[in-house]
Amino acid sequence: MAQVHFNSRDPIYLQVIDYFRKQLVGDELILGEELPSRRQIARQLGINPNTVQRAFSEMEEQKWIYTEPNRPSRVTEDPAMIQKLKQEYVEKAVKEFVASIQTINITYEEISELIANEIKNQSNKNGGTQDD
Amino acid sequence: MAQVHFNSRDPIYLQVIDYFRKQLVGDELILGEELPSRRQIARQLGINPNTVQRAFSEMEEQKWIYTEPNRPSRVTEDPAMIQKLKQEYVEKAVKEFVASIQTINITYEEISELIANEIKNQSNKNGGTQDD
DNA sequence: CATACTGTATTAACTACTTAATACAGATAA
DNA sequence: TTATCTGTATTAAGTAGTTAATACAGTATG
Repeated sequence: MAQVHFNSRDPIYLQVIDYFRKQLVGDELILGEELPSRRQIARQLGINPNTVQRAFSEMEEQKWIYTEPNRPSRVTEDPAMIQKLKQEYVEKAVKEFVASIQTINITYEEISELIANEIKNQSNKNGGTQDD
Repeated sequence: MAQVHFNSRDPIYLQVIDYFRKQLVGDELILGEELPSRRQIARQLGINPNTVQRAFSEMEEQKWIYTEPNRPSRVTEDPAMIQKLKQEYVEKAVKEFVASIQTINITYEEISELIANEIKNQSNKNGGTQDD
């Protein structure tokens, strides 16, 4: 589990959910993979185990994960679930982005260039090491 | 002042600020234009005048607006201020968007198409009442 | 068995935000 | 003048949401 830099504005449990959402849509988790326990994650992130539990509850409700009684939670084994998550993720990003830029007077060409540049920038920041 | 649909997650005063930000970057406010009073806005939005005041305080601090003693606030008269606001607005949108899509495995071409489609969709929603 | 780990439920405490009640100084207009 | 509008400041109370403390039941391992 990598560093997670929490912002102070959004609830932590939502940021934890977002963290796992990214892992899921980024294919960084294997279907059926056993997840660390709530307490373990809490220790590593420096937050309360209940906050992790809150996040896990919602993820379980969304069927991202499943839990057998008194056993560590596991990632869903349904590939369609992940696919749906990816689709929703992209749709939301595109929708919000377009809504944003349509507020101001800017051409599609200008936007395309800004995006292309930003992709270069962010790629450079990673130095080509996409993995953790 | 149009309808503003507040979400229950974010503080109202921040949503009020965002509302004015959009108006500013969208050139919907004229430089130096007189704004409605805090009490008036509060009545129309169904919120407390102090909440509006909170928003206005921050906007004044950011120099989006200015206020002479005991007079209604006015939109900044500095075009560079608006320009800067627009730039920050676009930069933030692009940055967040690229960060989002880089999470998942998707090509630049696919993204471009999704954006183009979404622009069409959102334009249709406006019924073509967009400027030329 | 004992120990240390799971997940879960309940309840309390805390925090940020909002609301509210006032008050005051100055502007504006009848 | 008076009445009503501005913005601003202070203080207190209320509220919702988040986080935290704690306890309990079951599992795994020795």
